[in-house]
Amino acid sequence: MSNVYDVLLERGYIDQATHEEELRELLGKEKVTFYIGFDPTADSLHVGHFIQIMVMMHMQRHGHRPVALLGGGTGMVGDPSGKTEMRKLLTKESVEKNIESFKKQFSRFIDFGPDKAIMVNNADWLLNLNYIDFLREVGRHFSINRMIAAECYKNRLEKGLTFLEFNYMIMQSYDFLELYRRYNCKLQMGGSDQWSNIIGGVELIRRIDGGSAYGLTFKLLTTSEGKKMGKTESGAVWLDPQKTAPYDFYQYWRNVDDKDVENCLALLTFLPMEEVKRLGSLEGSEINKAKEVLAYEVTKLVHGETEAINAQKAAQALFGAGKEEGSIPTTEIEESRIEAGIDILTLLQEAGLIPSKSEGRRLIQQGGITLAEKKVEDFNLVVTKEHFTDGKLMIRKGKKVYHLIKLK
RNA sequence: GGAGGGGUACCCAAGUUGGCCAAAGGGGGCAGACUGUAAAUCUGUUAGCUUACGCUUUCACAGGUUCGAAUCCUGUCCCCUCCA
Repeated sequence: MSNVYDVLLERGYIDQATHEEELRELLGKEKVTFYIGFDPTADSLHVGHFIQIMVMMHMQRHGHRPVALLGGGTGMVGDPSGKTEMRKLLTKESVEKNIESFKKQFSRFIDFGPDKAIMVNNADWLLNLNYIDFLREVGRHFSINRMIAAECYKNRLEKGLTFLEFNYMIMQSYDFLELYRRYNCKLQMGGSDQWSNIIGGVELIRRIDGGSAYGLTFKLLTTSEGKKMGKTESGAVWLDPQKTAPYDFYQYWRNVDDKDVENCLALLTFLPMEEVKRLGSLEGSEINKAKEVLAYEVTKLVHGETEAINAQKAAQALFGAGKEEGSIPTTEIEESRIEAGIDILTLLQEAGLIPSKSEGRRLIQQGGITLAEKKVEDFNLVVTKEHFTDGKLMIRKGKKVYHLIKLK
């Protein structure tokens, strides 16, 4: 079997590694236990996490053992790395709630069978630490001078950094030590913004236990212009289908910039690299095919094949010539309400297409709303049963936001 | 604890001799044109309610002065810098 290090390198995941040669050798000769930490900052994972999960999957497929570390303890503090401002402190309840959601989502991607992978929560060891003991055992190995020189704090040193957050790095380093001791976990991976935190752990293990540990970071998922991907106007692109519908998820990837297609295919799908390169080199409108493949494959990984097919059918029907409907975002309306007539603005609002009626008026005035392929001219329009065909009405907002209204 | 600076719409940021401020400008978003469900570009738009005249809430928070306050006064909270 090929060395997973080479695979990760070829697909473009790797940003920095602590000991490239040694690490590559290690991964080639033994089953390595490694970990990636996830702080429960929200009630669902998002695509930024997904790239980390992809790496875990690659590693597991190559016989290594992932540890998914949930940050029930570190989440109580909040990582300042690369942030410009302090995050809002999460309540204990929301941390716990978020942890539960993360757990469920992980199980979709990683096989947590016996000896296959481990899921742990650092609250188990962080929450009950004794302050003085901790300072004496762990704190003495950290140099403030070095810490404040770290790139990830640069912003915060200008804008202000609290002692609370400053401890984050030490906690994360301690996590690594703990996992090293418990599970012989020798490798920590994470996004490139985690570099300082990771080295902290590698050095701590060397200093306290004299052990050798490794660190590896991945490139963050960014566009060719360096902007973070996975963000939309309405927030992050979530893995939870309740928060980001599979159709919308599909559309997000269907609409990536031409220049980002190849990179996304390499990072977010398991397609062989020859295929990734072939698709990435398509020119002009041909590249739309590559985008379809990308959208389909990523949706399949995250939501399963059925949802991926439905989303693809829906997209093809709406944008192409197809007839199938698939899974377009839908709102159901009581038939009696339509019989009485319902004004277009209210309807749009209930479908979640507009945040306010003012916005709706604006949209209609600018010609942005289409009902069953007929442009709406007047925002006083009352929608009645006549607008429906077979109990359905297709609303289009702008060029590519479709929403179906169904009678019930 | 002392001295100074600051908190303005999604973000950055003007505005502080009181009315012309729902608040410049930029970014971002949304929509229109172009197109390939791309990018770039151009145009419009971007607090809420209203067909509209207009009305309501908004410039950290709570009060006050005034015919009228983002702008003046008082108190409170928060942030930054320097000093201790």
